[in-house]
Amino acid sequence: MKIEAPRGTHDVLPADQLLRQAVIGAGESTAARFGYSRITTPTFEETTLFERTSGEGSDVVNKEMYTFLDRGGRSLTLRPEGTASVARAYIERGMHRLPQPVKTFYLGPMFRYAAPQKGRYREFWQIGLEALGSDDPALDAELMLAFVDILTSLGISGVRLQLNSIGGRECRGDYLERLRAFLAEHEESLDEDARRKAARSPLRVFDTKNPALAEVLRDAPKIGDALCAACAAHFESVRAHLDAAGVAYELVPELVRGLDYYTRTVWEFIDDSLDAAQSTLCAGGRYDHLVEGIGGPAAPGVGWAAGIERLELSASALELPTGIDVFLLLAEDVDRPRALAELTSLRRAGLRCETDYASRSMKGQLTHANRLGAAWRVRVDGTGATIERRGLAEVSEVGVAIDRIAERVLAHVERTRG
RNA sequence: GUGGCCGUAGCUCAGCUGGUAGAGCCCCGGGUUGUGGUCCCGGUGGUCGCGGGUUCGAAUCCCGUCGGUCACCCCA
Repeated sequence: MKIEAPRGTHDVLPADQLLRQAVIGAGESTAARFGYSRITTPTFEETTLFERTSGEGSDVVNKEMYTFLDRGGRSLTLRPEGTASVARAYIERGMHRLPQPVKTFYLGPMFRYAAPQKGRYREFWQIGLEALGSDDPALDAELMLAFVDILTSLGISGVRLQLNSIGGRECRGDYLERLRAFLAEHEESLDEDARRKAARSPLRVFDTKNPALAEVLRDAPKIGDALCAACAAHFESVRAHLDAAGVAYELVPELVRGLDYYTRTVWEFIDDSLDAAQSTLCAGGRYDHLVEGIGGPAAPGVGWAAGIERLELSASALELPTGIDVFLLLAEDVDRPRALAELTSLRRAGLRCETDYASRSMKGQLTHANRLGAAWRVRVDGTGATIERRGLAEVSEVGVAIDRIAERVLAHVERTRG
């Protein structure tokens, strides 16, 4: 029986790592410049953490979590998202006593048991930025700007920003009653899915692709029209910061979130060049009651998460640096240990060096050197070494003694750098 | 979880209505060449996803299962 990677998982092969490093590097660079420090939390947590924060009516909790009992009988869950862990650590490690806001980012694998598709895996990587301990609307905007910054450095264009405010506790209560009334009134027009949502989490009724239903919902009360003065002012300020930064966005009154902890600002970055079902590159929002919801102090927060694999798909046109510095070709009659000692010297000097480990013919070694994009070739036979530079017809030096190879190569590299 | 399509060498695929597997690319060697590339020749490599069934005989038909992909759902 052939052993295969579990359903929905994938290997990131050596050839894929350059792109992955580019995406991760862009995220780390942006985080550093925007003042977000990395936090690493466990890949699994007590199950109740996610049940409380995501909401017991959410799909993530109901059918997508990898939950198991450990040998001590504890119910643990492989994290389906990163925000809950950050909030938990914020409380447990006393970060609410640090100067606020605390700005962190995380990077690592997440786990959701859902039907796998392209750009959608059961184990997938996310990068996320979170700012806890401040309700400043400038932070909401800053977080969106940070993601724009990542897109820019990865050469990704044509991404749309959708924006909405779903209000806070104060304004949402009244609104939800009106929405429920509307939904009850139009119950015969709702599909099965919408009825289920109406009972549990009415706001999410708007998250539909059913055109008939969308038509009905056009007349439904919108949360954006029901914001209290404070929430409206907050949203106004978020938009002012985005406008001043020159970031375009679409106001989408139907935009809601699948997790219960969100309040006020919510947004998504969408890349239409990806397949429709997986076009969301990044989703975020404010969660002003999440921390106190799991037993912490009253601490508002805001943040986003982006899928690394989807960013890789969007950034696949990115030109990546390739090539090594030196390839050492050896004829059969050379003293291999002595020649390889020279290679080690070059590596210690900081050059990326390779040689043949497959007993290739001289022609085969040349092919391999070319394949690796070697800038310099050092060919060694019984009479000494020849140093050649890629793309040049004439050799750079002939008759180099074996134990002077490193010295001479470094001299040539140094000379051509100027 | 539901439905459609798909699953043959590392990769992309061909193999019509059943008779014990092929091509191109890649990889390795040789020749040619301004010792790379190009071009020519040769070679390595597959129990046809897995299991069962029908049959004298199945990659080819049937069932199941696993996996991929797309849509729904949900989301990153």
